[in-house]
Amino acid sequence: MGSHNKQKVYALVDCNSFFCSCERLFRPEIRNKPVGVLSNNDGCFVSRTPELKALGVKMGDPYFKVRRLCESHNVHVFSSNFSLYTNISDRVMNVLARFAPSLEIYSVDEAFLDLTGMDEDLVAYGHRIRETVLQWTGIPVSIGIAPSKTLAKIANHIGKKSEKANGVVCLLDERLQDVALKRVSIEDVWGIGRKNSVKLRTLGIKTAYDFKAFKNIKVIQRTLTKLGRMTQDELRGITCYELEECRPKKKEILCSRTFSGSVVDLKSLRESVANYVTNASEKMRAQRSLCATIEVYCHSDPHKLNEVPYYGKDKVKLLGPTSDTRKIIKYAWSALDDLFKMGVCFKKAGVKLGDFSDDEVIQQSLFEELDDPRSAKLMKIVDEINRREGSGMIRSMACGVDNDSWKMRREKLSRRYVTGWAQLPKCS
DNA sequence: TCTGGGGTCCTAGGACCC
DNA sequence: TCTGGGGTCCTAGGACCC
Repeated sequence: MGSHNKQKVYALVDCNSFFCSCERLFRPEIRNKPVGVLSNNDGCFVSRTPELKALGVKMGDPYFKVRRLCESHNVHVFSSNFSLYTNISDRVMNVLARFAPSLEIYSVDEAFLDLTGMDEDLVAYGHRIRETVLQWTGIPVSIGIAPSKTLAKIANHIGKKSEKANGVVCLLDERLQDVALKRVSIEDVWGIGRKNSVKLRTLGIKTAYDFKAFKNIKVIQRTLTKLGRMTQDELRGITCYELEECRPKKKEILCSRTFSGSVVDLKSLRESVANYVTNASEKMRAQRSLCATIEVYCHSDPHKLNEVPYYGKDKVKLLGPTSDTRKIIKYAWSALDDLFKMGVCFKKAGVKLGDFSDDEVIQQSLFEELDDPRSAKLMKIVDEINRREGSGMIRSMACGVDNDSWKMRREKLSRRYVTGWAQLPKCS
């Protein structure tokens, strides 16, 4: 064993009840009150404070089912306000970047820090990170430190629950790891979802420790695939997932929405799809990609048991890659026209762009059909204007005007505290 | 009345080739 | 009558994550 094989040390920093914490920033009076944030369309809970969890409201609970409970307990409920959350997230990440030579932004509310080789008391260091983030951004975080990402997740999980830990748990010692793993049930292990935990339980595996100690690799491979084996190794302190500092380009980009009402006419369906295409292709151009396949789907309400369910899906392969919104709308619409059925109450539609190539390396001769070079220029100008003036300033007529039949519901939206001049909080 | 959205990875199985 | 086998590529579907 050479010295180059020294143990990795990762810290997972995770914002507590992130969306709720963002909403609380500008509403200090709800600091110790139950708060929840709803998914798009005000559908179900996607973020809850401990006070709301204590009332028995679960992740993913549909709002309408717990509305009475929320009202009677004065729960502060918000529609999701993603421009606010991404803005706050950027601030948190900027603070975290000061504490490690490299960090991976894993999601809007989580980051892995590489603390390998750091000559410090790591628990004290964790507390310093925590205090700084809280002081500079107002967001409370929890920190788990361990030799693998999966163990760091578990350390973090325990840090959130344990009073004594006060938000920071370090699991570098194997005996400590084992004590911790025995307290974590199998479904709470990162990478083991609902289905897989049921399978593991039939094998007698109830805790993270049971899984770590399970010897029959073939059974794990067969039931959980390669990923299950990697998770098992990670629990044993073997690093399988490295820190990914540069996020790779997306391999596909999708955009879909559930409608607030239901849509029965082709015109509205087409408008919604044109909007999703506009959104997705803007993101695609931002990462400098061109797509060669376009998928479109639309379906009825799966929750309506008295209706015959309808699912329509189609995939279009282009003769040459493109990033031209107009062209993508055209193809998406022609697919959609075939999917549309009279008499169906459509509840959701979406598009997926895929089969990406880089926009710099277009080998002319390879493709049968190439974009007019003026198209890329036009798209670039449109993107620039929309970035400056607000998205949707310039858009295709295909996106429609003043048609709300397919739009989202967002009745409990907080103000644009940080992204609109008109709604900046006032200081008195 | 009312149940989100955006991603990744892996495997099995079919098509095709020699 | 007898009807191979191995490799590769692609896709759909399922599982997971936040």
